[in-house]
Amino acid sequence: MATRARRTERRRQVLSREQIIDAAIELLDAGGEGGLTVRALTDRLATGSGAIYYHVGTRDELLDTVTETVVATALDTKPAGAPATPEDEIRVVALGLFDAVAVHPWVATRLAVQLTRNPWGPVTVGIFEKIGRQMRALGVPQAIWFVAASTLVHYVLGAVSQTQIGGDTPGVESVADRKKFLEAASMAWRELDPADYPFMHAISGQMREHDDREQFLAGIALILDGIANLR
Amino acid sequence: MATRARRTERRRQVLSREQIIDAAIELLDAGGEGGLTVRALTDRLATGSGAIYYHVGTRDELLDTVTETVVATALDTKPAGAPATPEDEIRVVALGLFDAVAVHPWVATRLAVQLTRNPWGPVTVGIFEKIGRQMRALGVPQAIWFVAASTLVHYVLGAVSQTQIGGDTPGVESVADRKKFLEAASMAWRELDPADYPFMHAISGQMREHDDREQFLAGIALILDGIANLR
DNA sequence: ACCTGAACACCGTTCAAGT
DNA sequence: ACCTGAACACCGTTCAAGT
Repeated sequence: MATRARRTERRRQVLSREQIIDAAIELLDAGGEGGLTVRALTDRLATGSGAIYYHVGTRDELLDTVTETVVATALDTKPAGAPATPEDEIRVVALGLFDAVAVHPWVATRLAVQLTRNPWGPVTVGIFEKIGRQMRALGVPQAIWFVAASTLVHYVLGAVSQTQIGGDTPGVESVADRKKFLEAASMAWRELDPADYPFMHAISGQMREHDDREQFLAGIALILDGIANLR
Repeated sequence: MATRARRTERRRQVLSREQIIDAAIELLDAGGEGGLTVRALTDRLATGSGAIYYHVGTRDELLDTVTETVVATALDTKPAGAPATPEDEIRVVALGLFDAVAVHPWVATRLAVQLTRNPWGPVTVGIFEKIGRQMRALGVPQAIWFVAASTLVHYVLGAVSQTQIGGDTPGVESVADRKKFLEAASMAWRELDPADYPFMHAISGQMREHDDREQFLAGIALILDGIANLR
């Protein structure tokens, strides 16, 4: 095996935007949002900080770019199947996001940040478009397209964020931790004063055995039902 | 006017947890999440950094505490009126959050962060409880309480975040800026390729003249309709 | 118990300089 | 055009020391 020991020579355009994005995603997957530092990036890519700024701008811009990349990939992934119903199309988009957040938990937080900081940026628009497009096929009157699509999008984003514990939740790293976490939450609700928290008390049982994915789909079904009823 | 020039003498328990929280809220209102630094806090309160940590812990913990405070206040504010229908109660909660975020825009981001980082913490539970409690009165079958309440909560949180532009959006500070921002977004959608973005293109018109609060309430009405239909 | 503030480790970002 | 890396300003947090 030839020696790999090169002196720190100048590299000429071996660093690309895509390389930086890939490295950033790896760092985020490994260490959450705190895991992405300019220094960690330059170490991993064996380059200087200036090179990062030259290619992808600010750390914050990189974070946006990287979120866009993950979301766009999730939205573009089509299941190789027969032409689906509009309901199915919506489910595909929703589950695509669900799965993307499952492998890249930091996306949940960033999605939320984007929603508030850049409410009509590419990420939000991409999701809105994919889901909203089905309104016509569903026979929803155009006057309520916006509201119907908003409901779906917000539910999906919210549910995806809340479901994917473990990404940024400190102390929750494994699936076992996750289960423990949910059981602890369920227990905590049961111990709440039923006079003050009748609802949380009542649903504490459902939390223990429920399947996330199933629950998620049930929520979508409920909204689709509601929309169907208004058309 | 007597001289205020005291030497930097020790103060004895003049600093309280509440004072720090109040000061933090002021800093956040003035400068967004970036405006809250430990140093800015110690300057404003004329104290040392250790005192902050002694009373409220970490900056991140303070951020959580402060969000809890604002949300709890919003949830506790009752309109002095007659006993309301369950639908009205839900609207009161939703609008309470809407208004709280309007005056404290940074709450939108923090609400989202809490949803992903501490999905069943006091803030989320508080909101869930207030809204979920109405499910029984609405006659919703208990089997779908969780899903029905989730839909409402996620819609409210998402809509509130996306509606309140100006809080953390750089370059958007005044109401006029906000209007310009929305018009620019609307224009941008119109310029999108209708082949790629038929939906955004179709609803771009609705964005210009719509009233946020009205739209927000329309969304809630839609979900309540959907829920009513399932009971 | 409550507070001080210097010290520490670690950030993101810039920019003159190199090729 | 692309990259380097020292330098800068500014963070959050700790902790020995004071009262």
